[in-house]
Amino acid sequence: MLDPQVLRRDTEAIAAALKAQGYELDVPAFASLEEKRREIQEQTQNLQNERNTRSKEIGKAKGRGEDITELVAEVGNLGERLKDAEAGLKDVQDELQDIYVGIPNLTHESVPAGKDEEDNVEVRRWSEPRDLGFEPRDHVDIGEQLGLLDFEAASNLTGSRFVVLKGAMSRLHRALAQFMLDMHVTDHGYTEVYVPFLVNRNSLYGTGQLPKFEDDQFHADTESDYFLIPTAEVPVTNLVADSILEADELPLKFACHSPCFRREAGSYGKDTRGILRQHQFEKVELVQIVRPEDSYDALDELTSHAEAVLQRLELPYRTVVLCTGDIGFSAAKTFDIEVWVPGQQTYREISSCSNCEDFQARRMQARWRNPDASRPELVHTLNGSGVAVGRAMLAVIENYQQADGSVVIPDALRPYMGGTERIELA
RNA sequence: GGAGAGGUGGCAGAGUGGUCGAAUGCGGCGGUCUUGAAAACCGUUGACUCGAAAGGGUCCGGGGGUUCGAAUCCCUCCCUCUCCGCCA
Repeated sequence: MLDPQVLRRDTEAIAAALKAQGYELDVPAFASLEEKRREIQEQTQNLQNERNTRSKEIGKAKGRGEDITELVAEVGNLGERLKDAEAGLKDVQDELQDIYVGIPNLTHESVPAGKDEEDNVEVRRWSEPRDLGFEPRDHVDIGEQLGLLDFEAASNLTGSRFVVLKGAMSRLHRALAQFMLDMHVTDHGYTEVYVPFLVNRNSLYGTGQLPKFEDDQFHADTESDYFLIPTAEVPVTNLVADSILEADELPLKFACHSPCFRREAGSYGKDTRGILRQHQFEKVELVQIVRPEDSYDALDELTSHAEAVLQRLELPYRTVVLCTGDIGFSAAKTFDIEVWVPGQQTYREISSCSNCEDFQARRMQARWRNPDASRPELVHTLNGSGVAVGRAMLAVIENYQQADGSVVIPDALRPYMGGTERIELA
């Protein structure tokens, strides 16, 4: 959520900035609603003031043993009028709230303007795609030939966009997750956390998925009103919801391995082949809670932590900064890391690292005690995949494929694979 | 699943209809004392919000109700703890 005070004060300027990002704010409607709110709020508070004053008088009179019937009669229907005023105020506030929670974050000045992913800007590239010396196949062909990747079994069990992994492939998947998690904890200073994979509405509201993106979520159809997490960002970032952190507690750095569940509504027919876009996938997520002045350094650091995973796996990648038209709802700036996918002869997203500044913090009321400020201030929150496990497996399979259909295990993963050096046809 | 207890400020914990945004302690901050520190003592110390300001208003788990007036009474939901049962 944007700062309501700033939005009220600089409505025109912010509306213009939002428009450049593709969001239309109805300025006259917003302004008149705010004006209405102010009026009703003033009236309501005056009534409240009167009630408080008169009730105190009655209390005092009663304490002195005086007759209070006349004083009580004077109050008349104040209570009713106050109730009406409060109800009216609540209506306007709800209406305003609906507007506020639907407005996306403002992007950082360094974010390039653009319409869609075509306008994202590459900022760096690491390593070169290998020359395999033969026509690369994609992971579906390789995995199915090895008998270790089974989409048909998954569609029988559930439906489309799921997969069953077997044997060494299943272990490779697990090895990747363990490898990444260990790396972030041991080398990068993150604290490992294990969290619920079902969350309530409030948590999804805090990170910005609700109310606007409810259709993208899997809702557990029970009386408890829970949702399957679309990313560990939701439970992990919400660890600091409704809290006031001491200055010396920051930065907080959390790493979390979790499954993620996405409806993929609106992506019909997109990436239907293979494991690129599944309803269920795993991810090692990185979350940082930092002081506002540190958040852009933290974004660079967090992004480098995700990149380090690909470097250790020796997978070629490039890093792009998302343009204003492609960036997510809650982010002020996002770097996507795209790994080389030989089967498609292109780079595909494997990690997305964002600085949300105070957008999520305001929604979830996550604050810290700035010693230089008189009051608690909002923290900045960051998150990034470090990295998506299934896509990393896809990249390993395709980049390390051999002419004979086997797959060589990257050195970094061998300790996690019981020393296995190669996955081959049994 | 059954029975009971309880949710109050950063923490602990009083407060059962009125001068209570809330005693007291701890913690924090400032000071006195000290070479310095500790101890002791004194003072101070919740969050949010409207407003240019003066000054208002809101908040005692969430929501609703009773009342001139609710932390306190009623309803409802959520959560925590204890005991029993069941269970990976």
